Amino acid sequence: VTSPRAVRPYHHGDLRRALLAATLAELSASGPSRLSLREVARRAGVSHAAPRHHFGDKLGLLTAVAADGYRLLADATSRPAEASAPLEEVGLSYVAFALAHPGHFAVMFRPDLYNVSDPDLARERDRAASVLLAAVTADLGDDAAPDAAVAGLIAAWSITHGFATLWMTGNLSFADAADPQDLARSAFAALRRPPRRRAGAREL
Amino acid sequence: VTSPRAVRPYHHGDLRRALLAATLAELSASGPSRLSLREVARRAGVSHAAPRHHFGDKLGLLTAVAADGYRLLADATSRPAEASAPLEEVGLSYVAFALAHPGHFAVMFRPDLYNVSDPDLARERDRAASVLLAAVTADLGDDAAPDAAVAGLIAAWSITHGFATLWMTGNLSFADAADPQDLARSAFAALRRPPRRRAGAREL
DNA sequence: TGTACATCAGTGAACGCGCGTTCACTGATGTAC
DNA sequence: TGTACATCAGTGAACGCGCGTTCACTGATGTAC
Repeated sequence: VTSPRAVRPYHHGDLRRALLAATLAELSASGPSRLSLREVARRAGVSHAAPRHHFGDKLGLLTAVAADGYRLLADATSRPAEASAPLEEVGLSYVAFALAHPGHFAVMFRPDLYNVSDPDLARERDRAASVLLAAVTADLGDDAAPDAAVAGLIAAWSITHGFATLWMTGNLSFADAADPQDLARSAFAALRRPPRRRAGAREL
Repeated sequence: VTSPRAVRPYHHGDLRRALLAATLAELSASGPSRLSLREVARRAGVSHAAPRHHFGDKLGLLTAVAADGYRLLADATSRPAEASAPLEEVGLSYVAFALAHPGHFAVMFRPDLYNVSDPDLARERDRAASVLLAAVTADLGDDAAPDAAVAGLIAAWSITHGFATLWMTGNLSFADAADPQDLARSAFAALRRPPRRRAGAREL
């Protein structure tokens, strides 16, 4: 009351952004299972009823997180894609995104946690998908069949997503790698070889 | 009291197994976030305090689930591996395991949910890992460097695990495939090609 | 075959807790005049 | 420049709920003799 600097102002000013930041901090610390609106509000230093004004409810908050995540992912992957870098580089940028934004990553691929038909979210998700598809198509060459493009997209997405997931859950600690990007690079390279024929092995 | 068949017997007989089954049903229905001991007990038709005798607490229950899962995974992947089938077949058996046991799969790769140093669990997990490593080593040939084996293992594990995860979270529905195994097969095949050189693209 | 007794397996009431959501409210801001 | 008023943003108390865990208990089983 006496010193205006000492009291917290009634209006936060940028609470929506602050709540999102608190949510992401919570998510990367404890994962989506343990996330609670009250803890988020506590972290942001506001009343536990405050998030309601900005996100409606818990689903709304996580929908905003997911939409934000897809926006960041599309941005991150389109950088190498637009520079016509090899497909591997696009994959590495995907891995880099996951490592840099574990909170987003933990929510984005759990559609049960948010409103999948949110327009903003759907737009960014489709944008991210089309960046990846374009990179795969470019890798295959323009004469590739659509079936091959789908198979290639799924293959590229699987290895990239799988690596990111396994690394982040601590399942690759046996490799004892200092830099996950280096490890991903060597793993991506390892798969670009034709299968070895073995005596007695039946072919697919 | 009058009719012995009409009353539930005080002793269940095989409650440990029944609780595990109820847990897996719950897990594949709602995922690990929503799992509650009380709901598991309800599903098994026993008092909510009954699980205590068999698993101690919630962590104990999920540790048993994870150990069971690694046992099943090691069994499933060692079948094609021991028959000297191509690496792809080992990957497909991994995918088949995930699809057949979504409850186990949802827990196994979330080490925060269970006791990672449980001896039984550690044994089965290591067994599953060594099956996969042996399959990769066989695929590479005996003259391969250890580094290459690690890279190959991570690559194979990533694409396999990534595919299973993406499929099960509904992220591959765009491919509109009736059989995930067929889709996985085509994706695995797609990655066994050398990268295409493109004009203006810098190499890795 | 019977009996005593230890052990095991499951019960049901009770505990304290944190949660999401609702609600009437109040402080602050912006706009019309 | 001032004033009235609508709107916005955040508060804090309260609600009902399901949860994990504890506890003294009881029914059932198995074993020793």
